[in-house]
Amino acid sequence: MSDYISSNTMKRLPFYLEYLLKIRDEGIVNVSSKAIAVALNLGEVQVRKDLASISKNGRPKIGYEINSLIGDLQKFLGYKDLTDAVIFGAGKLGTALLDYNGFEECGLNVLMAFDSNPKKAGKSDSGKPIYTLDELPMIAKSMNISIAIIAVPAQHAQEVCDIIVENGIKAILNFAPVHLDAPKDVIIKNENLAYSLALLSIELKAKK
Amino acid sequence: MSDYISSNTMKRLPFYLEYLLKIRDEGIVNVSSKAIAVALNLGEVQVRKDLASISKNGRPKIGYEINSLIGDLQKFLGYKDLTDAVIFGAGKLGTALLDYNGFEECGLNVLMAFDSNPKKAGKSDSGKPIYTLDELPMIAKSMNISIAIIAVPAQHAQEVCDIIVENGIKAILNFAPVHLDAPKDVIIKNENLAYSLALLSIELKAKK
DNA sequence: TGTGTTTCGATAAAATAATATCGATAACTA
DNA sequence: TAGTTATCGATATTATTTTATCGAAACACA
Repeated sequence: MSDYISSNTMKRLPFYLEYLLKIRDEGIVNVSSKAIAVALNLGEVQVRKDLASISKNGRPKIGYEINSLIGDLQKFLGYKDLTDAVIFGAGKLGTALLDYNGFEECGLNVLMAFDSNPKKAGKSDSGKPIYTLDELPMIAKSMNISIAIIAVPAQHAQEVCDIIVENGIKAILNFAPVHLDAPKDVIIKNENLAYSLALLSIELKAKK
Repeated sequence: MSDYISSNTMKRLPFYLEYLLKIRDEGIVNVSSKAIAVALNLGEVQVRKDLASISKNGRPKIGYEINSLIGDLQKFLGYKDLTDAVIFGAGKLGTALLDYNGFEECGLNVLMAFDSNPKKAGKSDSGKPIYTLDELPMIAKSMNISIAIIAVPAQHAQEVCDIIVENGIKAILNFAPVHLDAPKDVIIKNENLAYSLALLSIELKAKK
């Protein structure tokens, strides 16, 4: 167990977890770094290094004990103590995220959405509440929202970002295709769907 | 103009473009690497290196000419010749992507969706067609689909992936939270929304 | 025309990440 | 029990990415 974990390593950890869960279902109890490497298309040394940073030793000839590895991964990834998140923008993407059921197993509790349009207020398909934007200050005060997800059109993203920051939320996942300005102590992650696709298209062209 | 461009650089390029478009609207015609660096929170040397890889020289004391820089970025990012993409899965996320209007400006033409459930077939809100999955072979034969977007539940993702590969599509953007197996010549990019959020939550916890 | 300032590109250095090598250890087998 | 093999962790090497340094080019202004 080392102290610092690189962001590249962190990005790979969920894939280890997913793979381990899958093969545990198949009844496997021990797994070698080589097997993981082959399955996920990684170097086996890289796998060992990644795992060493969050879990205890594997055993020569045997490999790693799946259950404890899964436990350590879940613990590190925080898939136990839930973090609260809210969504801004109750359009297609916003409601898709609101009703997406894959967050819980990653330790995330997506609670509600906000939209500036009062007509959108009410409940989502899965029954989660949608509030108007001006209800945010009150709600933010009464509960501890850790993460904001921006799913509004680009032209309103900065505006919404400012409101989020004003209400003391310190982490933002931004789906709008614009660069957001915020104080340095606010963590912003950009998740631009169009850019991801565009990069894929560039890679594809480069390969030909 | 160098030959190889790192993927990290590629990820930054869309942000340069977005920023340049914004300040061009404000009437600016020349910009220095320093100004860009400050605006986007990057190192100015890094900005110069990134730009050098896709555009021609800036001029000392003046900086870069915005218009030609924008042109080079758009050209490199392929935002001119459109690439065709289709979506698999016409649930919330799938239809959100189908009706999302930010792809065109990134050179992507999201044409249609496929769903195994015939009840979903028809038209999306924005009028794009939704077909049943068994219509894919015919359609794939008659047109050149470059990119597939997987937006189906995790348990069906591999199955759909196999079908996509069988139909000759060589690039996949995968939104399902599973690792997909595919031949090596197929490019797969994983875009797992829950993991992105989880990473944000981990960073947040680490900061405290 | 000459001097100062800004900004560039190129090269060098430092930091980070990925990969290869190798001795050690634990299990299996004869 | 001794030898063989699979697998690990640690260390070393290589590759990649970021950051720093510095001379030169272009403009401003005396």
